[in-house]
Amino acid sequence: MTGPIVDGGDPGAAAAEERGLPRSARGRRTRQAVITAARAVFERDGFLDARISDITEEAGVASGSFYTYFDSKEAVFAAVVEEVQDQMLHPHLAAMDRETDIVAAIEANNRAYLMEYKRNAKLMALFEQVAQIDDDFRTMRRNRGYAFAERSARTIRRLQEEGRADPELDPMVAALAIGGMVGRMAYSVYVLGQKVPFEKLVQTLTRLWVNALQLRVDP
Amino acid sequence: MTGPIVDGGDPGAAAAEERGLPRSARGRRTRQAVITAARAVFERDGFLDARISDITEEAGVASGSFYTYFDSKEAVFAAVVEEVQDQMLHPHLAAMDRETDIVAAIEANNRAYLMEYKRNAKLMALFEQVAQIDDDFRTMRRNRGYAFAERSARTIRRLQEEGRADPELDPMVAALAIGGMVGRMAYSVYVLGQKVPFEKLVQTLTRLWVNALQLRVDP
Amino acid sequence: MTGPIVDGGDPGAAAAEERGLPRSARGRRTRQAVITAARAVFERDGFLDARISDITEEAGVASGSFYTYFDSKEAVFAAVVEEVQDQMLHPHLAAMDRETDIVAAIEANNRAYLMEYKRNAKLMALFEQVAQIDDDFRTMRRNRGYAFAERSARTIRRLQEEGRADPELDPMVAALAIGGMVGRMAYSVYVLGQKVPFEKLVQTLTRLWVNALQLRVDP
Amino acid sequence: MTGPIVDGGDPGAAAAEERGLPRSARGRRTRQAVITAARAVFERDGFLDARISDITEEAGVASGSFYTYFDSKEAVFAAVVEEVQDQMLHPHLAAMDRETDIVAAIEANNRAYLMEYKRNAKLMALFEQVAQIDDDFRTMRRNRGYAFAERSARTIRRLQEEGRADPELDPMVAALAIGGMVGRMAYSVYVLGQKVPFEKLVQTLTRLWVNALQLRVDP
DNA sequence: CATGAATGAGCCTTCATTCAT
DNA sequence: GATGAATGAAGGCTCATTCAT
Repeated sequence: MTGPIVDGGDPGAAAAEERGLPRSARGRRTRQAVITAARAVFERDGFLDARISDITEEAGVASGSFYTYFDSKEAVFAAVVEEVQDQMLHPHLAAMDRETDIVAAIEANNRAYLMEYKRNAKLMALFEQVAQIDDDFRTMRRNRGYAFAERSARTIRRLQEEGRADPELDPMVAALAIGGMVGRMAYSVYVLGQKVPFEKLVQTLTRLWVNALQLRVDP
Repeated sequence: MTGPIVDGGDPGAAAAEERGLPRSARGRRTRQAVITAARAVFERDGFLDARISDITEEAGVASGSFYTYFDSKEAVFAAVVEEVQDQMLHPHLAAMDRETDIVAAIEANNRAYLMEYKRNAKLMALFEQVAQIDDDFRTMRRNRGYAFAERSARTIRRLQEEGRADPELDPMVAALAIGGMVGRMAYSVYVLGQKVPFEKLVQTLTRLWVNALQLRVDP
Repeated sequence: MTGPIVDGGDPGAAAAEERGLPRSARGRRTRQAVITAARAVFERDGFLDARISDITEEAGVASGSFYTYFDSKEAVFAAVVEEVQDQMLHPHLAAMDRETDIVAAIEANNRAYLMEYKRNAKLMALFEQVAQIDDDFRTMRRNRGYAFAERSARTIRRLQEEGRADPELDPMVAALAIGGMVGRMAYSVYVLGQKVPFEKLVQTLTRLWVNALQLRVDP
Repeated sequence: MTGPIVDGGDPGAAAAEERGLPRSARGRRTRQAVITAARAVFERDGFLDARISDITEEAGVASGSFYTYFDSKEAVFAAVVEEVQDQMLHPHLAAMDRETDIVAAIEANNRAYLMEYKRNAKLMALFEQVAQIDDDFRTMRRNRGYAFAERSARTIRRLQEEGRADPELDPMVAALAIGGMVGRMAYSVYVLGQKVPFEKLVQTLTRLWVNALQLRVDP
């Protein structure tokens, strides 16, 4: 194990990890092929069981070419992550104005999140694995999770001030807990294979969420 | 990676995995030393980074002696798990009679769970890691989780029938979700290091839990 | 390139470089076989062209066994050096009392040195090569050379005081220079293959030496 | 390792080793840039640790361009050597007529030699290293050394005939030995770092030299 | 049973050299 | 000619597993 997978707090600067971006178009193509292959191999075999040679074989390049662009398996993984940033999902409570139908908003939120999660289940499983293996990725992920939780917490606080949410709750802890609940259910169902129909999942999580915060639709 | 870590659904039969229990007292002592050392090394270095030789060194036995008792790293891990079965915690809703103060029961439940989790944080981190690495352990753990969830689900169903819990909720999905919420918060706080004071954690989770199920203390 | 070949100033402590001395007799035998093989391979192929696998093959052991005893090629080399310490020759002027026939003593000295050098020519060539490749060995060797030169310098100083040697000469510089002259001639003849008959070599060097210091047999 | 570095006895024909001299001005410039860079890198990192890519990087050209002009690292080294032929120093006794003040001539000789050696210490260290690594360069160097020694030997013989030098000495062996003495001292001081002030070095070596040959200023 | 050395498969990594653009 | 990416042979090193003592 070598360098950090990602720069903890600054997801955009992951490039520092790599051996230099290609100058030629051909180089860009090869680098991309390696990243794409890496993702496929990681999703197929897991991070641990993926060998560099599997990746280069999948990419159709010589084994040495890997090192033209990356220092280590961690480094390609970072590049893969950079590509799928947006798919590093975190359930959260969007900001909302007074007119929004909160319940509908939460349901829409959950539906979108779960749909994406399901669609990217392999990737999600990969993230879960790497978070248990690589400290840097774990940290990056945790930081992102906190950022999302903070946004949710702000919304909760506002709802409390408006008398529309249980005032006894600590907003940040509640946000983390509820986000965690949704996230883990997605994992249980779409990674571990717990059988729950999609709609029932959406409905139940939404209801639990609304209940948990004691949300009132209108002030 | 070789044999399965545990026999999925039957936690008691894990011994089948090992090379036969020692008959002599000396043998029993050596085997025990290896297991104890394995736990220490796993907690210290993680499952992945632990080498067989680290374990035997920690145990103060020759490296070859390992194979007198175990086939693989997975096999010792199974033995470690067998020893700490009771510490494979799962948050759940205990069965309760009509007279029980539900809120107090849930709070006591959470408090006990979180305390144990905190006390065994290293072990919990280990379990989390191995679950991402070894399919058999993952399955075993999932099965245990389901078993606990089923118990909770039964309680929820009864509370619904008694009009003391939100009748709209699917009991099993709700049980899984709420259990997941508590479990993941414990992980966030005691493994990832998210700073939340113990009491606030207990109170918030309990309240979220009570709210989520819309529990009413008395029918 | 990894660790230092030898501990610069303390030639006896080279063992620190190795991975642990064998506890069993068998281990000692294997370690010895590796060292012996290493010497043979080094003398045959040179340090640079010697592969670890050549050494283990020559020793008749598995490639991995090398690492049971040594960390690197440098480390075995250090072990080889330790074994042949005494053969790290340095020409020098032995201490001598007033009665000694100085010229005869120098001749005997040179004869012995050149004989040993010739006998160990392959080893000498190896030392010469490694000194150009490895800083630590180079330093160790230089230090030994200085130590020998200092002894010679002391003798020269005494001879000067007794009026038996050119008083104009700086004893240490002269010692280094004359030692270097003899050492390099040995190298030229027995490593580079410059053709000079043994006796002529002994006689000429002795005479040059005696002349250079303007030695007088009797005070 | 591939082709010979130099053509043993014929230092002028080294060009044969290269891929053909460039005709265009651009080509000539590139080739020169590579040679200059190679020298810098060799002096900085040593021959062994210098990678082709280090050289091209230093030269500011593409790695592939190297092979337009040279076949191998040995080949550029040969080109570097060709450029600094004159700096392949060898201490020697210049031819001299009867009127020359021999001692003054030797001193001037030594001074010039040591000055140049000091100025080119990095290059000298490089030569010393490569001589231990590459047979062809070693041979070339030895041949040059012999040629210089032969010249010195001729002078010694004449001095012997004139009764101005020790008639007992074999001229060639003496020439080699004394040349070696001076050469090695220069190495000790300016490469290995043995601390000797420049003037003391010149004086001591000159005196040793004069003594060794038993030179008499006037017949 | 215990010991600890021996084994060798397996994967990583470097870098000289080639070659398409 | 110049470029710089692609290639793959070559060797290093680790460590799970075996086995003679």
